[in-house]
Amino acid sequence: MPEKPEKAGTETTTAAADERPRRRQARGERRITQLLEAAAAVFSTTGYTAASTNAIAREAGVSPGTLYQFFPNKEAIAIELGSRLMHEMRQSYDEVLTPTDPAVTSLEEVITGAVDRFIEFNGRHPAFFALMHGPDIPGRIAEEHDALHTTLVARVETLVAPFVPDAPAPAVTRTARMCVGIYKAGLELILAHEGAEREAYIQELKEALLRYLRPLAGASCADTP
Amino acid sequence: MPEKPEKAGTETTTAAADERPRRRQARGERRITQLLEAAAAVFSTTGYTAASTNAIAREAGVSPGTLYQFFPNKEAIAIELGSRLMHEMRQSYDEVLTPTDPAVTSLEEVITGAVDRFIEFNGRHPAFFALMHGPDIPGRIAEEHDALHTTLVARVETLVAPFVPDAPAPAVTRTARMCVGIYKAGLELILAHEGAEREAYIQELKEALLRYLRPLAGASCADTP
DNA sequence: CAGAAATGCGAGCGATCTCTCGTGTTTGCC
DNA sequence: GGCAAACACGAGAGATCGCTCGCATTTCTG
Repeated sequence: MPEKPEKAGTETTTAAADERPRRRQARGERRITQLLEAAAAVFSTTGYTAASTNAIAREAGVSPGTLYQFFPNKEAIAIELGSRLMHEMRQSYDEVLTPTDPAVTSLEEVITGAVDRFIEFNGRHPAFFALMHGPDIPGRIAEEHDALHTTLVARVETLVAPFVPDAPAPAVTRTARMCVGIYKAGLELILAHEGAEREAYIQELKEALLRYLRPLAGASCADTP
Repeated sequence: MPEKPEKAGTETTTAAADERPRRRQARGERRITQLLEAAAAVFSTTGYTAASTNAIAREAGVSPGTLYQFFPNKEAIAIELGSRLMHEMRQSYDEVLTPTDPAVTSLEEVITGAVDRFIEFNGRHPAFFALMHGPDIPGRIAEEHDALHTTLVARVETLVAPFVPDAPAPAVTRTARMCVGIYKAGLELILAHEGAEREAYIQELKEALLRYLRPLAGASCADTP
């Protein structure tokens, strides 16, 4: 949430330089989520840079001035949206993406579960893909965006690590980054197709990840049942 | 090249609707390549949408008006640049990326050669990556851009096909698309690092492609020397 | 209920960008 | 040399966009 009240307390004269404590009313909170939903819709269809703040306000059914009552600038909208998506993804994760014991859960199961979850998440929040995949995103956001990406990689690292117990940390990071990259590439293909073809690409992505990771697990050849 | 003379011939009154045959002088041709080089520099640093035509003209050391003497609009610059890069890539290809006989050239060699070539090409022409990877590219270019991408996929198909003789065509296409996707993902990682780390990512990309493709070749397990 | 603060509006400012136009200069051709 | 076309310039028209400001309305608080 952008600038919470903070319960300013003994802030007599202060001149806090930047933020006056703004007491949001219930109506304001509603407007914020409403604006973020509109922003998500616009971002996912036009991308970040091409999305105009006026268009976001129009999509939300409010005036441009109202938008700027809640967000200091266009960047802040994307950052806050990314933050909320990240938060939601984390809890959409934790059910499936917690580190597992290789003896209990096979690599194949882990990949299938993770990929299915990610795809479903991206289906529900197309804006996430737009923000992650955005090379059109100007400087300042990149930091927040990197935090997003870094968190993602870290998650994949913890997922992959149990399967490669005898690998140095940098190698695990490289592997995790590569996995995320392969996933993004696969997702792009998946989103570009529909129906049976889409299912085929989903399967193809899982296969690609499986073949990429399996040799690391030390398991040699005997794997097919 | 944008609108060649065409040697208009018996074009009396015509009203050709769009293009008057423009006789380029040697100076004009030089300006065009000069402008395209400037555009490549600007595109690769700022991306397409963020690149202003004035900035391209300034980079080329000419006035904005001069730029529009040779290109009808900003899109045309990107399209022509993409076309020339594609052309150059094709001939940078053909030495290494012609279909090979699996009995003579191993999959590993093919992958190593192709990846090395692609990386070197992207190093010489950073704008290519910017144009290919551009989700910020507005509608009309997408078509030309798709042609670029499609050609690339077709090339990879012919490369992969000899190694999977017993696969239906759609499956080969999916595999080729996935390869291109994996390559783009790997390239992004490679470009984000330097020195030894970069080399490690190059190796990682080759490994990823190799592991992805090897199982298709029917070769089971005995491959390590 | 009264005052303050939060919310809401929308015209429009200033900056930027694409592209045009009138004019002047250079080049090719007879 | 002389003419027409190609080339070059740069101010600025026209449009868009991010964002502001003055003012009206709603909500909260004492």
